[in-house]
Parts: sequence; structure tokens; C-alpha cells
Amino acid sequence: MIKSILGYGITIAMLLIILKWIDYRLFTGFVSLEVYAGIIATIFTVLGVWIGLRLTSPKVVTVERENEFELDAEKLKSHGISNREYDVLGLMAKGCSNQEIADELYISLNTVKTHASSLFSKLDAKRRTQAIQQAKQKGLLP
Amino acid sequence: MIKSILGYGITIAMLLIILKWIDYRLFTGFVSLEVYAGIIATIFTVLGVWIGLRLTSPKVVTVERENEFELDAEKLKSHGISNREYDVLGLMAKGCSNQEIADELYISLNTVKTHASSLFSKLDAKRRTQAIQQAKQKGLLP
DNA sequence: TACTATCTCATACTTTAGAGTGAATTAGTC
DNA sequence: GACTAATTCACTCTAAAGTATGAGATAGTA
Repeated sequence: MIKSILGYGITIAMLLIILKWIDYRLFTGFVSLEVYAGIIATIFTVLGVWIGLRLTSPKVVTVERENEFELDAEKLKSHGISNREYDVLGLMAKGCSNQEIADELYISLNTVKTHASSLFSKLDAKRRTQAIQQAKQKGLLP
Repeated sequence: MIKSILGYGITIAMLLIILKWIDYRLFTGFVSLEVYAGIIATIFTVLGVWIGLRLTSPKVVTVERENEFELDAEKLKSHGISNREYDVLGLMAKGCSNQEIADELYISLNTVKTHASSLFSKLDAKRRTQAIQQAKQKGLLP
């Protein structure tokens, strides 16, 4: 902050010096009136551009961020979860019962229970709701 | 397009006319050199600002927004869910068992079951996992 | 080939969830 | 005061979930 104020001050001072110097040159006949006007026009055009860029507030665009979910085999592997167990987990999260999962995957109810049990131990969960919560936290489910 | 080019042309023409006019006034002694310089400075500062705003692409700041979750009483009301039922729903989503919910809210297990049952009917769910899924979809849970 | 992991299924048992019904209490509304 | 919604709780069952254990089949790996 102090730095920028100092910068502004120095810039303005230099501008005034330049203007005064040109003024002097004009009176001593070194430059013509046209050149004088041209220099002033140039300086103030640049100043105007600079002010214009400074004073405009940037347009703010708010972007909704999709909770983009990406599952790679690595994530599953790191938790020791097999493909079939992940299938079961996904259907659990959708709200399916064990029987519905069995029907969906063409396996028996007992098999679903087996997968579920091993899932719970791998996810440190005691219930399916907890397993879902854990899986989402670990990025295994969207 | 043609309209804006015409506008530019007219603007530039008027600028030149004004400058020439001031030039004339200066020579006839109607304005001092300082005023002359000041007018030129003003005109070109404005021009500079205008050019600066025109020629630069508008500043855009992109802000990523978390899919922030906001719960208002309206949402709950629209689904007929009471405060206490919502308490139960929240703990369910965290993976708590009915007994744990009862302990957390200092109510009996039976009461939790009652709340749960009415929740399910209000959310068109047959199971707690489905209720959680539905609630998240309806924006009742983060 | 032997080993290992995965997937599958079964059986028996315990625990939890959920449905259905009824009821008492409280607070706010007409 | 009557009415209503919300909260609380109890009791009884049934259905579902979850545990434990064992075991057969298959496919990939050392």
C-alpha cells in the first residue's frame, strides 16, 4: 500500500517535471506549438488509458463447481475393495436393499451379504449408512 | 458496425474541429497557453480512458463457488418435515443407528423409530439409505 | 503346480430396522 | 375452549440387515 502510494507520487512528480520542462523549451523556442500540443496529448492519452484500466472494476463471474468425481482403480485398491464389492457399494448408496442388489447383479442374497460384510470391515463401518458416508468421504462415491 | 464506424468518424471530426478552434482562439489571444494546454490534456485524458476501456478485453475474475448448501425452513416445510424429524435425518445420514440417534437427541429408541417412519413416508422412501439419497437429491442434506 | 485373491453360495444365529397402532403432553391457532 | 401439529413414548410383529463360519469354482501369479 505504502509502496503504491509512493509510486503514484513519483509518477505525478515526474509528469509535472516533464511538463514544466516542455513549457520551458516552448518559451525558449526550441519546440513549436504543434509539438508541444502533441506531447501533451500523448502524455495525457497514456495517462487516460492507465486511469481507465485502473478504475474499472473487474467483472466477476461466479462458476458453479461440479463436484467432479473420478474413480480410478488406485483408490479402490488402496482400500482393498474389489470390483464386485464396489458394485454392491454403489447400489447401496442408491438406496437399494440387499435383495434388490442381488436381483440387479444376478447373485444370491447371501452373496450380497458377504460382500457387504467385507465392505464394512474395509471401510471401518458398522452399518451400511456409515459405509456410504465413509466411502463418500474417501472419494470412492460421488 | 457501420453505425459505430460512423460514430467514430463524427467523434474524431468534432475533436479536430474543437482543437482547431482552440488553436484559433489561442492565436487571437482569447485563451492563455495554460488554458490551451489544460483543454488538450482534458480532452486526451478522456480519449485515453475511452480507448483504454474500448481496446482492452474486459477484466473477468472467475470465482469458483463451492456447491454451498443452504437450508431454509421453506424447503423442509414444502416436504412437511418437522424440526425433530430433520434432526433424525441428519444423524441418519452421518451413519448413526437408531439407538445412537436416540442417545444423541436424548429421546427413546421408539421415538426415533416414529420419526424415522414418518420421514420415510414424507420422502417416498422404503429404507433409511433411500431416504438419505432422496433428501440429498431434494437439497435437504448437503 | 501350488498359491492367492476373488467371487460365489449356504446355513444358522443375532441384531437392527421398520410397520402398525394407540396414546399422553405441549404449544399455537381459530 | 376446541382443534391441530408436533413431540414423545410403548408394545407387538415382521422383515431386513449383519455376523460367523465353511466351502466350492475360477483365474491369475510365483
